[in-house]
Amino acid sequence: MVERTRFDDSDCPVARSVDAIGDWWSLLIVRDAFDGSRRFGEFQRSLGVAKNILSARLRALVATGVLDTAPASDGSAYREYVLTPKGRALFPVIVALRQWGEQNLFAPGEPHSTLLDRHEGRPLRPLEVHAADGRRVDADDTAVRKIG
Amino acid sequence: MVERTRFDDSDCPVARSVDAIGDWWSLLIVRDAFDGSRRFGEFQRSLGVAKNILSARLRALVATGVLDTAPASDGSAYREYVLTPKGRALFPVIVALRQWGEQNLFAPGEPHSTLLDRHEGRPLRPLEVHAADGRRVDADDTAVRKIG
DNA sequence: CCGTATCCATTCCGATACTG
DNA sequence: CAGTATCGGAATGGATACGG
Repeated sequence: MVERTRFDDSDCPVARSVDAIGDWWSLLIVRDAFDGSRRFGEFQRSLGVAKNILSARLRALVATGVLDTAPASDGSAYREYVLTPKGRALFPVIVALRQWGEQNLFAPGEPHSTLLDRHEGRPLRPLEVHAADGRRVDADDTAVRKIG
Repeated sequence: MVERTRFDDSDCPVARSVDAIGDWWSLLIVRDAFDGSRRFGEFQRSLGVAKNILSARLRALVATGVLDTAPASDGSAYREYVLTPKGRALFPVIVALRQWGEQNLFAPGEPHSTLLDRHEGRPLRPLEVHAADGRRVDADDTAVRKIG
């Protein structure tokens, strides 16, 4: 029997993350959740994904603890999907992907949606990676310590 | 004819990034590239992926400008795959995924590979999202401005 | 409006054999 | 070592019909 390679027991956190999120649809669901989507129909309209796919992805995200369900706040009989703390911790991942896309995948002047700070109404500062002592580092300044 | 949904013309940078990277294999290839892998065989051993898949993913990453090929530095007849500046700009994405995995997908005390600062030999500081004026923000402090 | 169930074409991926 | 070619099974995802 052939099965898709899983990474859920890898010792690399990147691989586990990839495995836990599941697929790109799931990541876009999380993006929409950060953007305020809560209802099945909101996700569906925003993503244009088939309902069965969306249903399966939402269930998987709930199963892995990224989303949780809650009674609909408008009093209707349905559920809402809200980010858990674990899901909210994905914020830097989404921001990193967004900033990379903005800087590398749009022509100069090409319009795109933007994430703004509510207080100032201005775009966010680009993410920076810092060492424990606060020095800014890039990939060359780092090394993976393997285990085992 | 049915075709997988593409996001390469979305106005959302997250969606475009997702589309440009292509799939999870590609992201793990990039991770390995940051970790120093350059040769076909290195990627293959590290990932355990079928060679035809690896070949196709490497070609796609070169096509999108994340990787570039160079003559092998050891003088052999083969190529090396090296990150372009565009590819190196994915560093915060990898770090974000790594940190999320470390904090949410491992049992306490469970061993995992770690990214260390070369200078200090200590783990990196967790990524933080900042507004333009330097204030730290989280998802609730931000809003997406849609275009059009 | 919110999902689930089913169907089916396409795609994907792993194994393997093969070339330089 | 570094890939390419091919194949067959599995899983995906889109459309749609249906039920709560």
